[in-house]
Amino acid sequence: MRMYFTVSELAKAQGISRQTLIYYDRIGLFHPSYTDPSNGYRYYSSDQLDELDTISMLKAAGLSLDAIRKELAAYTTSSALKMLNERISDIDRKIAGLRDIRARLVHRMDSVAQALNGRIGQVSLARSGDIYIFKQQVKPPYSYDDVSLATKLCLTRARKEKVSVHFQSGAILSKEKLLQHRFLETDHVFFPCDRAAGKNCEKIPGGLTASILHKGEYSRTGESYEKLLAYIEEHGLKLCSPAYEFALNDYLTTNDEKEYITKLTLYVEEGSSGLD
Amino acid sequence: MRMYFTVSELAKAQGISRQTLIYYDRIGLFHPSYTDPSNGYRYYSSDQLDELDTISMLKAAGLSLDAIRKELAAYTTSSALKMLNERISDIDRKIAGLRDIRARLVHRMDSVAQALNGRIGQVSLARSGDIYIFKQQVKPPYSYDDVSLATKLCLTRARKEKVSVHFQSGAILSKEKLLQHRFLETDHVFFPCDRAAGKNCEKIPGGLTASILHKGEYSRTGESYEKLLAYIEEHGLKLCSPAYEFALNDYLTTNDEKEYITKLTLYVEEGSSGLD
DNA sequence: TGACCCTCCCCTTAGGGGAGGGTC
DNA sequence: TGACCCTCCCCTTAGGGGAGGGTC
Repeated sequence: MRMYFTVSELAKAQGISRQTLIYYDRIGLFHPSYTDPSNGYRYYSSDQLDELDTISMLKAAGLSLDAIRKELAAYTTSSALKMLNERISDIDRKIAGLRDIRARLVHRMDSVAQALNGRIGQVSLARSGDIYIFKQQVKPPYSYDDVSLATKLCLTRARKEKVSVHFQSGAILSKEKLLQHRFLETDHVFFPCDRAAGKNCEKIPGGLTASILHKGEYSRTGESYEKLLAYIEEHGLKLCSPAYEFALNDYLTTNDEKEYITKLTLYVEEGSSGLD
Repeated sequence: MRMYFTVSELAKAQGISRQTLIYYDRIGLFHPSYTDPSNGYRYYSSDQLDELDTISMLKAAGLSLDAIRKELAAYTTSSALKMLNERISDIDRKIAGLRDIRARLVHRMDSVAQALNGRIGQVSLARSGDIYIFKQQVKPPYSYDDVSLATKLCLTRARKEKVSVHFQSGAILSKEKLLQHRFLETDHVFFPCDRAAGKNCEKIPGGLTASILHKGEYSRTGESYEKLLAYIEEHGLKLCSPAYEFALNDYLTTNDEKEYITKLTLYVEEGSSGLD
């Protein structure tokens, strides 16, 4: 003595909507065991209850309805095991992807926080650890457009080479240009990345750094660079690297150029000045 | 001196498709800085390059295009920080969800593996640890339909109460019914869950168990129960629980009822038989 | 001329939300 | 009669893939 359910009854028992059952009927995934030909009413029998649970497990596992239909067409223990294995791998990939984007967002938040908490326009000395960057040459004449384009190219290359870079662009100003006070002619751009990002990334070894936070338009970093250079000279430090510029806050996290904050960093050594 | 890009040029630089740029223009997310009124050609200027990166970051963070448009309409450092925070929480929720479903799929695979590796029809004694179940009464007359319905109800209740149960149904046959050989009249169904699932779950304390793997149709578990009872009697064991039935392999992982494998478990004590 | 651009227009997932009309 | 059922039909995301026709 079988029991029969109408759409609404079954939907309620299953905890899904009527629309869903109607839709499954229409796409051929799950038909009622009997459809009254005179009025189209759907009647589901109790021995169909189990199948709906199977569908719901496969859906929870991430299969599309179409894939579920195909899977169920020839569903054996071994095909099910194979499918479960694939689902688990797929979930692992998704989790890895989410972790990755999460780390990048957190890094961005940290940068912005560092920018907001830092003292603008004041030089500070610090020991920094090794950092890793994924970099790209800028084409002459090193105009703002050239830098922008190089930044884009750097990002698309990173994507292609599967290097997960941080949401933070940077630029490198050669020692020569720096000393010539041609502060806008950065000849490389880069994106910091985790050490794990590996092979195609360049390591900048840790060391003593002199840094200043520049606030406002990028085009006026010169004013901050002057302070930085003056500080180095005053303290008898020796410049031993190009200048690294880290965009701690920029268009990625504000529309207002006056809020931009860029960290300008030079690696130095104590001792005689390297400015002459 | 600004540079201009056509759709294809910009698409290539950004590493996205032309369609995407045309679509963004159409929905008002990202317009070209100039559109030739005579032929509709789109021209993007170099100072638009940055914005596209911002859009791409927000998209990667999981915002919808509509949400991105609203976000960018008034984009300040503080609104950006707030949004990033929300995105990270959202990602955490997604990761937690994926981990949960992953654990359930792995548990299912383990069950099936256990079923396939086990020796069918042979009684084995084992010490089992504590297990946790989420359970539901079956309504009389305990027909197969009643059991199915109770199973559904149990699942929907688990979902409502946010108890993450395993993909493995089970049933409980009271000691009384067992001894009366009314093997199909299970009066409870359940789903095992992790201890973490908590409060509404019942604990079945670990102990000595006698189990048998029943292969094939569920309606014939009686044959296996007879063996199990005979074993207990022969070995002078004392029955001290109802019978627990675990569906190790069932409709969730095969279409073929002959492949079903159910583990029938009784908790026992050494000493005088409890069968009389 | 060949490569590029444009505007429709149809298509995809998994249903949600009715309107309009019949049925238990 | 009230609650329930049915069949359309339009709508949503983020574009992909053309067809048909103009443009640098």
